[in-house]
Amino acid sequence: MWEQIYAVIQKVPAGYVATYGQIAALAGLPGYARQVGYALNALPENSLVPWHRVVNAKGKISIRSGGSAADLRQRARLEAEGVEFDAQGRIPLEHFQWRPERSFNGNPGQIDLGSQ
DNA sequence: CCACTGACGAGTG
DNA sequence: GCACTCGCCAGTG
Repeated sequence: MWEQIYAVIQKVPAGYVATYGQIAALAGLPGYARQVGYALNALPENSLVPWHRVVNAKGKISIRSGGSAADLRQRARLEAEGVEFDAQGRIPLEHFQWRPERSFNGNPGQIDLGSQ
């Protein structure tokens, strides 16, 4: 089951992020947002899954371990991939949320920075 | 088997 | 926009 979730997450291109609900829906598991989080929680740190590209609906890193190395690492990785955070520590989903329809060919296209 | 918990989300006040 | 509640399903004790 988680494999389906992991598969979707691995489809998220660098420089973009997806929400838990979005991942669940794309995995064919609508309403399983919590399970997605649960699945990521169970992921080993050395996993090949880009779990750092998954944030909650507010565009915020949801790790409850707040302040722990985990969320800092996630943010650092995202910034390294070109994702920006606002002063509130959130990601402007308007500009960085992954749009499968738009990247149907597996090519996400260019990130429209400068729009903000 | 029952109850509680959890990297969440949508709805309501 | 923020705080609170209910619903979600799987794991764990």
